Amino acid sequence: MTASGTQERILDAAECLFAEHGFGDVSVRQVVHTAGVNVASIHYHFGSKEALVEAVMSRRLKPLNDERLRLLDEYESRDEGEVALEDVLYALIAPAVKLSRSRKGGKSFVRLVGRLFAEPSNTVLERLKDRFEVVFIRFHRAFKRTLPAIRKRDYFWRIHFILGAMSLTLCDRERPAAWSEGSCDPDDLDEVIQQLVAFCAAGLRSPVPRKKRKR
Amino acid sequence: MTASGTQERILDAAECLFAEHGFGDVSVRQVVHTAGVNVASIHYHFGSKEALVEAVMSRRLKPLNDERLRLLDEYESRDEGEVALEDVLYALIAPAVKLSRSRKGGKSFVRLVGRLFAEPSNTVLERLKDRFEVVFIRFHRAFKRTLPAIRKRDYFWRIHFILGAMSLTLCDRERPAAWSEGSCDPDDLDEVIQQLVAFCAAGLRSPVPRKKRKR
DNA sequence: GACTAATTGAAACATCTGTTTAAATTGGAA
DNA sequence: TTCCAATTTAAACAGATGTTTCAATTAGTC
Repeated sequence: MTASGTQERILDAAECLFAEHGFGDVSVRQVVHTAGVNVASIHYHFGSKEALVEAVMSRRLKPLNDERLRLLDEYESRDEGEVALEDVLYALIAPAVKLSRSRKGGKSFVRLVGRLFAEPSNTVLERLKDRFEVVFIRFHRAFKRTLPAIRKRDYFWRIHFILGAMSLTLCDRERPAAWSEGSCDPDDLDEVIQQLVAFCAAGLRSPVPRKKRKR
Repeated sequence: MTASGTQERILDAAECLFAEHGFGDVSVRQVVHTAGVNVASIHYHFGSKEALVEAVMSRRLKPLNDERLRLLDEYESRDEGEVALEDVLYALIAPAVKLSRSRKGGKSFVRLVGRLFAEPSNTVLERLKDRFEVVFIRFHRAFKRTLPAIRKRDYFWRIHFILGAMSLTLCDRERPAAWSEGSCDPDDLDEVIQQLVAFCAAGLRSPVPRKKRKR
């Protein structure tokens, strides 16, 4: 039996459309049309539109997070636990940014991940939470080791800011190039990664903000 | 003639619902229902759903950006042009964060702004672009003055990361508190502002990333 | 080739979508 | 009170939505 290309063609089309227009603004009919399959296929293969959304995310999420953990493992075994902050950030950031240049819908998927984080009340994110949790716990340990003196509250605020910077960068390729009149090149992925890593490392290392100043 | 509360009740309901579920996932019928008005009211008062979305944003965007510019003016006149980087960031960030605790839907609106920036292909953002542009140009000048040596490309990448950190922080109040098991208090706005300003200042000041390392 | 299960197809399901109509109601000005 | 415009109402519009049905087709196994 060909577990025929139908499923993948639906996933590819959905991934692309969702990334471009958001989850709620894409109908199953648009998906089946650009996939070139029948309307019923979605419910036959996935059960519902919501399940399709989840399937779209799941397909690439595992490889992405596996690569992150693989890099982290590599650095930790190489440096015997004394991994540089920049390397931890690199392991977190680079796989996502690099996925965005992969041939197949990687570009779309990566924008979807950004979208996922920016849409708080998203049921999809809830369902994928477990998949992220494992990764973040591993990275938390790695970060804590490179920043032993940091206060818990400072650490988590800054991780949140890092996720925000990552999300928008994955979501929106074009804005930096547009604002800078071409000085920023969204296709130079090594540059994007370098910039993100340097920015986040500086933010994580910054001294504790002094007591609230009244304004 | 009562330019009756109807318009404002629609705006309030729409603001709240859009913030919670996104633009595309909220129907005009949900809006009129929670606003307690008739279906036709939206088209009578605003013309279309899209015009309503724009009206929701416009209502609070001008006061927000006015306050940003007012703060920047205040600091520039006080310090005779030698404004500290932290103060420029404060003028950009604090009004948005503070709006998020105002009684009326400010909280919702501020999440909407975050959403706006995270949804790239958004026609609404296109229409509101002018309103943002004036503000950003003013802030660009102020930033450049505090960072005279920065490369154009570094500057715009970092501004992009700052917008990302801001967006997610405005969008999602709860995540830092949840991840940190309560160490981060999303209601302590002075703390949020301090954290964001310190993080972004460190990121902006960080040394130029060294030449690409091959991995 | 015949049987069976997996897959696809066209059509219809009820419900929801944004929008419009036209009649009813309101409230201030004359 | 009369009048007129501004506003609100209920009903309907055409089309899109996610989903289901069931017959037609496909493909692998005996």
